[in-house]
Amino acid sequence: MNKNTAITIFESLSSAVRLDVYRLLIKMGNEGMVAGEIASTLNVPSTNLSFHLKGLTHSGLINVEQEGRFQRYRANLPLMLGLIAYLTDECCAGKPETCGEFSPESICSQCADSGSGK
Amino acid sequence: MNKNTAITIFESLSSAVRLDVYRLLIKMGNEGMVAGEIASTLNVPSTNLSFHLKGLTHSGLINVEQEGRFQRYRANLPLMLGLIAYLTDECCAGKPETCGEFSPESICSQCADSGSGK
DNA sequence: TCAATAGTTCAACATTAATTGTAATATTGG
DNA sequence: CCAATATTACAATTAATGTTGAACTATTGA
Repeated sequence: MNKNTAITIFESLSSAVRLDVYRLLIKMGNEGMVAGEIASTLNVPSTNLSFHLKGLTHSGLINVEQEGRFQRYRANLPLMLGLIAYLTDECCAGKPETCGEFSPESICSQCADSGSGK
Repeated sequence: MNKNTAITIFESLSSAVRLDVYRLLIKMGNEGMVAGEIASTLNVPSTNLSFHLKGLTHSGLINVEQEGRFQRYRANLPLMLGLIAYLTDECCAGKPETCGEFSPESICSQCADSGSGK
């Protein structure tokens, strides 16, 4: 995970249509969904959906697999885990003692290691 | 957490400056940083930084506290946890058996409950 | 009160993204 | 091969965001 990847992921999820698509695909799990089903479920014109699917695919948040004349899309959950790690990687870096009340549920590995400081 | 809040958070983090600011503030923990320090650390003109700090504050990702003539900013980590929960809330909803290879590290509570399906 | 410092607001301009309809591509079944 | 279906690519319009410098507000210390 690098900065540009992270920015692309955040851009991907900063539109209502794309966020709906991503959450829908997470809900569908490994089964995924083909483009036409997504369009009719979310009531988005297919030409517009295609634009947004492209963005999500480009960021890696969703994957696509061809199935005859259909394109089946699935969420890529591991990428989200990588993003979270990227954000919290350096939490309280070098000063775990300042982390005490800061990190609420051991999202910060430094704090967890140092026993919630202060 | 609702959809609009989530979109605002993603928009907040979809610019290089704002992502840098947020990660810097996570690194600084409860100590936080005043606006001028942030500007000089990241080499961003103060007028531009102010624009981005406003966006981050509006989304709730960072908080601000006045300290004399300074404004001290801190990251709001709990909000990030809420966002993650919002995304993965409905993972594999209704069909945990489809979740098997999908959720890699029990990010999906449904899968965890059903013993990773398949 | 005055000068210095810290930040923000404003207005102009530049850049980038979203939406729509139309046309193009690709696969399937007859 | 042809017609139908699924989806994507293109181009034009509209809208939203990012950046900058200059002006403004508020606080501090002499």
